[in-house]
Order: sequence, then C-alpha cells, then structure tokens
Amino acid sequence: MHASFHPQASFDPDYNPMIRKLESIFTLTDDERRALETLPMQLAVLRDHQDIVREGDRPSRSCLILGGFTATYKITAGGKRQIVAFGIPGDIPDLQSLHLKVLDVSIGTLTQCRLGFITHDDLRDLCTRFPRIAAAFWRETLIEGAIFREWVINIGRREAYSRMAHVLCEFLVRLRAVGLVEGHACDLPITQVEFADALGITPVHINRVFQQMRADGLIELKGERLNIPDWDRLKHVGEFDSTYLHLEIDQAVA
Amino acid sequence: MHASFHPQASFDPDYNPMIRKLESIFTLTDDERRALETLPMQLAVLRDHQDIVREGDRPSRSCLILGGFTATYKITAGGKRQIVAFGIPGDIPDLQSLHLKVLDVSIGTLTQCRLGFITHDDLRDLCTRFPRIAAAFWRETLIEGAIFREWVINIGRREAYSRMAHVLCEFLVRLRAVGLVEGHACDLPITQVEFADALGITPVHINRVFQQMRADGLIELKGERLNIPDWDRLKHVGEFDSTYLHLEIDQAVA
DNA sequence: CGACTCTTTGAATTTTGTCAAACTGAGTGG
DNA sequence: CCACTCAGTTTGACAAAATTCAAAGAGTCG
Repeated sequence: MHASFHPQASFDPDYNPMIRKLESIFTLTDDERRALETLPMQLAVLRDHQDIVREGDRPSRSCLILGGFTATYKITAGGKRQIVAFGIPGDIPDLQSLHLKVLDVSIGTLTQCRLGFITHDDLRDLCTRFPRIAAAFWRETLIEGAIFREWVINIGRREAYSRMAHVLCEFLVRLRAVGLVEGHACDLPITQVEFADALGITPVHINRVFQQMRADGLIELKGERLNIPDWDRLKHVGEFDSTYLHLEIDQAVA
Repeated sequence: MHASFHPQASFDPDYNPMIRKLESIFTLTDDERRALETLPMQLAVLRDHQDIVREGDRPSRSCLILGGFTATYKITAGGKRQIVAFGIPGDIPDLQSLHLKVLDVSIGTLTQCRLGFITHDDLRDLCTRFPRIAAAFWRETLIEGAIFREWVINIGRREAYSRMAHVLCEFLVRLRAVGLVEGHACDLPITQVEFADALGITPVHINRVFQQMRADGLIELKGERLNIPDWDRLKHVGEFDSTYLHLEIDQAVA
C-alpha cells in the first residue's frame, strides 16, 4: 500500500508520521510502539516564513514536522541565501542537533507548520532503550546525507532546466512516500524565489525555466498546484533515479 | 610516500587514525579501547585512481582510510563527473553502507591508499556493545552531512574564485585535525581536473582561478605542494567559518 | 481601491563553458 | 643521455548560460 490520498492524515491530531515512517521500515514491537506513542512531544503551530531554529543555536530538542513544509538554509557572507533541504511531514529536519551541539544551519517554515518538539533527553532515552529505533534514526540522517550529495551533483553538474526537473522529481517522490500526492499532482507551496535559493540560480532565471518547461508540456503549474503530465519525460530531463532516496517500497511511479 | 609530518604515523602498521579520532571526542574506557584495537580489519593497498566501491554495490564491509586520499563521486547521465566528497586518513567514506544497502555513489582513490576493511557484522557488533562508539560513528556521518550542506552552499552561491578558496580552507582544516599540515603547508595531490569535478566548474576555468589566486598571492601551489601565505585572507575570500566541521578542539588557525 | 507579494518581461553584462592547440615536467626505454 | 610518451597544465578565441538591473503585470487581502 503506498501513497494514497489520506486527507484526514493531515488533520488528525493523533496521527504521527514518524511512527508511520518507522513502520514502513520494520514491524514495531508492542514495546517500541508504546514508547513512540507516549513519547512526550510539545505541539506548536508556526506561521509561514518563521524561523524554527537558527544557525548558532544550541537546541535541547528537535522538531518533528507533523504538517507543512520547511526549508533548511544558510545565508552567505555576501548576503545570499542557499536552501540546502526541504522538510516535509514525517521529517525531523534538525535531528542532527542530537549529536552536534551547535547548529550550523537555520531552519524556517515555508508554509504554516504543525510541529512536535521532542527533547534530546527523551530521544536519547528512546535510542538507548530501543536500538532498532536508534538505527532507524541514524538511517534517516544517512538518507538526508544522500539527498545532500544528490543536490551537490544537481547544482554542480546540471544546467538550470534539468536541475529544476530533478528537484521536482525528488519532491514528488518524497511527497508520495508520505501520501501527499494525488495521481501526478501535488501542492507546491514554494515560490520562485525559494526555488532560486534552493537551486543556486536567480529568481529571474527560475521564471524563464518554468516558462520553458510549461511550453514544453513538462509541467502544469498554476498557483500552488503542480501537475506532471508526463512523469517519464520529467524523470528523463532531470536524469532522476530514485535509488539515492533509499525507499524500501519500490514505488511503481518512482 | 609523502603527505605526512608524522612519518611514523603513516608507516606504523599499528597506528589507527580511527582510535585517535574517537579519543579526540571522549576518553575511551579500557574495554572500548581493547575492542577497537582488536577489531578485525583486512588491510589493503590500492594504487591511485582505482575504484574502491561502485554505485549500485551492496557492500558487506566499510573501509577505513589509513593513508592516502579518496574521492566520492557520481557520473551523471550526461557523462559528467561530480565529486561530492574528499576522504582523508581517519575517514570511513562508505560508513553509510552500514545502514543503506545499495551504495548510491562510487568511491575511488586519488592517491595510493592504505585501507582497512571492516565487516558490517563486526561494526554492528561493536556498536551494540559500545553505545558511545555507535554515537560517535553516527556523529561522524552527521558531520559528513554538514560538509555536504556546505558544498551545496559553496557550489550554489559562490563564484569560482571564492568557491575554490573555500574548499582549500576546508581541506586544510580537516588535514590539520589529523596532523597532516606543517605550518601553513600541506600536500595537495589533487589535479585541476579533479578540482573541477569537485567544484562543478570546468578544468579550464579552474586553471584561470588558480592563476588569479597565485597572482593575488593567495596561494603558493607548485606540483603537489600547497602553501597558504595569508590564512586570514584565504578564509575571508572563501567566506570560510569552520563551525560546520564541528571540531571539538578549537584550532588556533581554524 | 491601495498595499502587498509574487511573477513576468526586456536588454545589457558577466561568468563560465567549449574547443583546440601548445606547453611542461616527470618518467621510460633505446 | 636523448628522444618519446603521457598526464597534467596553460593559453586564446569564441559561444553559451545565467546574472543584473529595472520595470511592469497579476493575484490576493484587508
């Protein structure tokens, strides 16, 4: 079972995408499940474009994204912003701070977000008691690393057009894994300026690329709604191969 | 064999940079030390420019770099190569394969390398018995991730000149942490073509950048020997701040 | 209707890429 | 010891991709 449309998932306050994600990797024991369900979590809702944590912070907790999208970014000395990762529901974008005291990036919301803050003490305790969960968390950060590598390749070696195609493919596949894609369409609440900051290009150029992709029938983008009429062609243009996302379930469309 | 201010370190067959690295983070207990010292490790020496593992492999062991330098890379569909990381002594460039079955990158030697292969079974056993070592390994992979993020920023948002300055700074600081820098000089057994593949630029352009940097007195580069006459200026040009490397010891020169 | 953010457009400029050839220095073998 | 090779570096002229600057349009919200 994969990737179906679960609108309720986004609204049910008890729905925990972290548990769902772990279950997709291995079957939880009753003890593990109970520990996860009772894991103390401080809920918060943030407006769009708010910082969650900032470079230089020494956080004592990490945040699980329950709903909404985040961006992990850094501002260069020259004042330019580079987004290095997008966070989607189920992600813990600052899990790294569990082992690295000082945060080397900032994380902010792109849309309104429902977040669950979990203290490092509780996370450490969980990892000590349940090594399989610890391994799964470690694995998550390794996949995050694989995505960073792919971004280096994307930005370093592909021109703007296929670079954009590649992130769109990645975004769609990741969203599908958490059930946020309907058919070949999904919400895309990311502005052209934000894409520019993520792809290392100029907003002006992003716009030109989008124009071209629309003209080529590669994407249908209106407002915050994205539709992919020809997935195989988009994959081909973006040279996209989902292996690096290390999804357990082989998605028919990935 | 070059590349070392501590010749004994490179030649002593018992010298293990992994133990040294762990000791720089916390004091090992006798049990931990013994386990590390007796960790079965298959030694190998590889010529320069040999693949150690390839994309798509499903390795059952990881390799510790005892001496020499490696490059982690991927070839795009268009046949271009992007290097996403340099491996230096003390690194385990494919530690990720402990938790991610299929390798999503290739790793090859840049120079002749002395490698120590450790089976995943032995590593898993070590991690289970010594949670602090497991945490330290996890931490290493998180720092690796931080370096990837920095590369995204470097390639995405800096022009060739400061981009090069930045990698040189990073390389020097990392080398210094393992005792491979003398004063402000180190071996730099990386060709211009390889730098091009790492920085996402053309070899021709790398050359122009080097020319300019030499003319500006920013670097002294002759053969495989690099000297930095003015560290502060190089750092400034590369907008380099070593925080993301998460070194425990604050290096005077970092 | 402003006020606002986000998108779109055009023209001139800069950075970087491409291609092709020459140069350099360290081996190698006659 | 001198060609010869070979990998790596350097150069120049030209082309392409992307940036910059500046301004105009579109959509939404109070």
